[in-house]
Amino acid sequence: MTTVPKTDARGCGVLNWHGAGPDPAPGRTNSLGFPRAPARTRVVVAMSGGVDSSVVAARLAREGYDVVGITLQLYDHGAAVGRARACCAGRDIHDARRVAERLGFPHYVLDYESRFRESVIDDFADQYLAGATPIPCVRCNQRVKFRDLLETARELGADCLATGHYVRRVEGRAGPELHRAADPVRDQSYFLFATTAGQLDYLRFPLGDVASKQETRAMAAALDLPVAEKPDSQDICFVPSGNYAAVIEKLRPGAAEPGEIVDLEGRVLGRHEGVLHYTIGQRRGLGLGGGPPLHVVRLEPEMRRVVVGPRAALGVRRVPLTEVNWLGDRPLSAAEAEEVEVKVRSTRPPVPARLRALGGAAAEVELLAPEEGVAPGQACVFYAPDGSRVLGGGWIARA
RNA sequence: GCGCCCUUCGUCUAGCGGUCCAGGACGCCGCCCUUUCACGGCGGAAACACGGGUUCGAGUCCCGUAGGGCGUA
Repeated sequence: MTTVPKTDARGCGVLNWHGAGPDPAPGRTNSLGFPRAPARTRVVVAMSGGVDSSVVAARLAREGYDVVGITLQLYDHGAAVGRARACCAGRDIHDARRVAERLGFPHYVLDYESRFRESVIDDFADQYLAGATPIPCVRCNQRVKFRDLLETARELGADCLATGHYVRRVEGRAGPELHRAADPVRDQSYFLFATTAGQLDYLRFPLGDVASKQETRAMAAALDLPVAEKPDSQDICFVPSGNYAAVIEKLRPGAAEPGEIVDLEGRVLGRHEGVLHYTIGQRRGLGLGGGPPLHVVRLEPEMRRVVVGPRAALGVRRVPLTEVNWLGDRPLSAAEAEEVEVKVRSTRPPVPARLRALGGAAAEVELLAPEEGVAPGQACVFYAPDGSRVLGGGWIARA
């Protein structure tokens, strides 16, 4: 058992938490919801090497939990760019390890490169080539972190798996519910819509109640974590320079084929270097000047065509969905439409809609007012009309 | 091969002798936003076809030399 030095509590709640004391009073639970002392609760923390998951791990360790930090080796930057192994590929892993060392809990690095490639990267490339716009972050949560890593955590005898996501898990009448984060600007529920009820049962998101990222950083600083000042990550993790098209070209040589840019009437307005460079709603990158701004209205990969039109042509009311994950209390009815709010893109505010099951995992969303930029491959995430609850979501299919 | 009309930033154009070291829109570039791709916001670079005149002064008037639209052989 490692002794942790007392730190000056600078208005930071985490430091006032109870340490590894006795079991909670009968009927009470510890901060992770288990009716026993933190020391007898094992929690695996998925550590990316960033501030958020580092704070989660450190907090839980400070509270006295039996923390096991795990960092996944998901890709090799050098390979992604086509060069020899890059020296900095292990930077995040190194950062996570330092946090674990500082707090004195075990930390493991698991080689998930092949699973990540099969579950996330291949899908990413294939979807772009099919004219869709994938969200690799969701696939990674769905198929790697919350499936493979979660299974590993169980094998390690952990009671739960904790992550640094900004989303809340709330104990409801019918079991755990998924809710938006307390901080609306930081909320990551859009990226977690595919979390199943079974996964949710085992997961914990300690940062869901944090008021802001600033608060998280303050906690990191108070805990003296080496990553306290580390910049937020952005872009796709396995796309180093932000040039995702170049990565796809490497993965699927010759698959990106040039074609025509046409208007809604089929008139040729220009040429492009492959439909994989575009997503519906996109304006920049078309190179078509002279008239009013034009947006990508549709992608026709089989014709290698990018169809463009004025912004007014972007409105969509009916959104077909596949692989729907429903997190409501009662089953999704095929008979009557469910009143929900939906987000069709991660940074857009939720809008009112009706959701109807179509059998299997398919469904259709009818937006009460048209939304722009509805792109196959993106997620349509459901929210309860009043409140913060996440009701699941589905993948947008081709109309 | 005679008569009349055009020639401005990459593109579409504003400009009707000094207020134009040329304005706008779209495009392009950068930044911000953003654990997807985008949207969006902010900022930046970028042009008077060329040569002569007339004027204190020309993108703006006149004359030539290079590219488009109607009449006459």
